[in-house]
Amino acid sequence: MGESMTGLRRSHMCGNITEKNIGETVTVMGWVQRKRNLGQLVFIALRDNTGVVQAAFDEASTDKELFAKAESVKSEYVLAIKGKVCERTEGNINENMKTGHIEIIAEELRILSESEVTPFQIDDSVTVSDELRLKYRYLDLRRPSNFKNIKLRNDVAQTVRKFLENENFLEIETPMLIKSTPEGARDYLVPSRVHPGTFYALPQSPQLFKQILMVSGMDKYFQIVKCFRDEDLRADRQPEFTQIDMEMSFVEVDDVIDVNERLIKTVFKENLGVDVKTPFRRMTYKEAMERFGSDKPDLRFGFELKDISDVVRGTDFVVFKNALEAGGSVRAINANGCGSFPRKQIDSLVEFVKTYKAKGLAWIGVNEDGSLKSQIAKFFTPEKLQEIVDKMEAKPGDLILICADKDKVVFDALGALRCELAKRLELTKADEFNFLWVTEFPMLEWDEEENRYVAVHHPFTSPMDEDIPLLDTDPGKVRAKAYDMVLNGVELGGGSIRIHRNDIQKKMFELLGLKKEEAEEKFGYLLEAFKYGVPPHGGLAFGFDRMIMLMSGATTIRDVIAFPKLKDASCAMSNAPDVVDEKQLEELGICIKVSEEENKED
RNA sequence: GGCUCAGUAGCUCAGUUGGUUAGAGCGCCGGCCUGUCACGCCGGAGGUCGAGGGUUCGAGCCCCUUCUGAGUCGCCA
Repeated sequence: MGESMTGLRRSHMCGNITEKNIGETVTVMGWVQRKRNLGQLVFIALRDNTGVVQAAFDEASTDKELFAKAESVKSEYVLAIKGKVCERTEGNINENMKTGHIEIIAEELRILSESEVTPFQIDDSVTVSDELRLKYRYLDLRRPSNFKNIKLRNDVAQTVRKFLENENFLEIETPMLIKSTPEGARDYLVPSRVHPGTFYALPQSPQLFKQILMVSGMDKYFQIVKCFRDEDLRADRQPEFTQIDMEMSFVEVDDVIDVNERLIKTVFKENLGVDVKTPFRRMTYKEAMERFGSDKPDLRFGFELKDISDVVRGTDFVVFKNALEAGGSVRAINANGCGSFPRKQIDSLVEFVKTYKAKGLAWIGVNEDGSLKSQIAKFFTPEKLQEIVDKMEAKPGDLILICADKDKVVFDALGALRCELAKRLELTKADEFNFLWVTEFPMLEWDEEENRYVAVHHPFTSPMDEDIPLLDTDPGKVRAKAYDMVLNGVELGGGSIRIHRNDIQKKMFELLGLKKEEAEEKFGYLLEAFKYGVPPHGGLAFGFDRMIMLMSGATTIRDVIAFPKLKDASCAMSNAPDVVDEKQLEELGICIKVSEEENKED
């Protein structure tokens, strides 16, 4: 049941009524945040996406019918209220409310729509489980904090469009139904009815199309675009997510970096009022790994890694010895001020690094009197122990944490450990923004399982000019013209200058173990396009959801996506994915293979 | 696929060493109240302690299995 709003027209948004409107007759429409019934006096707090305003109904001065209707109102009813804006008398002012100095003395009330009792209260002060929030996402989104995030997302998108338009970028849509490319992430597949037995894929990114747009002479392209990857979810990974994708012709690394630094500066200034200093700090991949154990280091805190292999080489401690003999390294971080960690706390750090395949963690604590405590003391002479302490520049009250293994394990473990320490010590602030470019990524990585090189970025990433000769002699050492923008330990975006030379592209495919026919089969249309005059070009893609997450202080991208998926990639609200009709499958020529387990149940 | 954490009223949670009838706040329902604003006061309803099995005289609590959610490793060119 609900009344019509015929004859009434919304004149103001709830949150925008101020002292300036005193004396005016206004009409507001929205949801009942709360009703307070004092007997002969009823207050209704009405909410829309601008805020809340209070309407007052006084039994003494309103007609009986109107007052009774006001009394009947419940939470989340949708109302239209018409009345006169009045100044609140002293003592009745609510300083916590934007509209707290005024109220509407109601003259007319219509119940446009009633509401059942909601599964949870629509209030930022109430915490609700993710599952319930997402099942009733439309209620969740009524909460001001969620609206704020969605609004910020809109505002940033508009800033980006305006900025790139000014820089002569064209917003161009690329297809959602494309050819599957079985490199990289798993594709979401879409069956074709017209061509039974064949499939489109949803794009993991518009990569090949945007490069072809450069061949088309579009010069500068951008798109705020959905991308799809059928991989497991994380707090910052959804199966469908949004990129700010761009590509530019006739540019080098510095050109791409420049325009994106200015873009970010504008976005942060206009939407958060934050001044981001440019140019951003730059760091090579090698430096990032050696100093921070990560290609996306969080620079808001220290705890840098140091290589102590040379210090401990030749000592008898078998763990260190084995790691070094296997070609690995011994590295450590100085956890400043953690020397007083109780044993239990240290043990939990040891457990923590095991997640990253480290076999353990050695530690040396420096007591306040300068003496040392360590579970590995017996394996070293006091002089050697002191040498480690000196190398780590550890002072009384510090704790040295040492990891010995293959480089990859050491970097992974210590890189994660320094972040864990910062988390435990609460060293990071969400509103501190520390930007960084990580450059000179390796071009290729040896894949043990497949026994071949795989592209770190993608196979169209250009090598650095001075490393081109290494393609023939030592491909693993070749650095790429690839760059990632990192913010507070999160990979915010990444891109590269692409290969536009035929001979280098050919060599690249060879190194990846792709035969000519395979390359043709997978990327033929791109290679074909490249035959007809391809400009040198490069680009970048931002994770738009991550950007808004960091800007809003959210800890998961779910909080900045209107309708996100649960961890198992399903939609709690609509129950997608779901089975489809036999008829639909028949039309597509698709037959579902029932697993043995399900067979048994039948 | 692995590991960790969680699951008790509509919501968020507490629940001691295994021991009487499982509690709180909010919400909901009823009543009172003319200045509330997270209104207040009085009263009330509401529970398969995620599910199944086991140990025990006795299980919300211990054990096993399983389901659900989250975080993470693998994965994510």
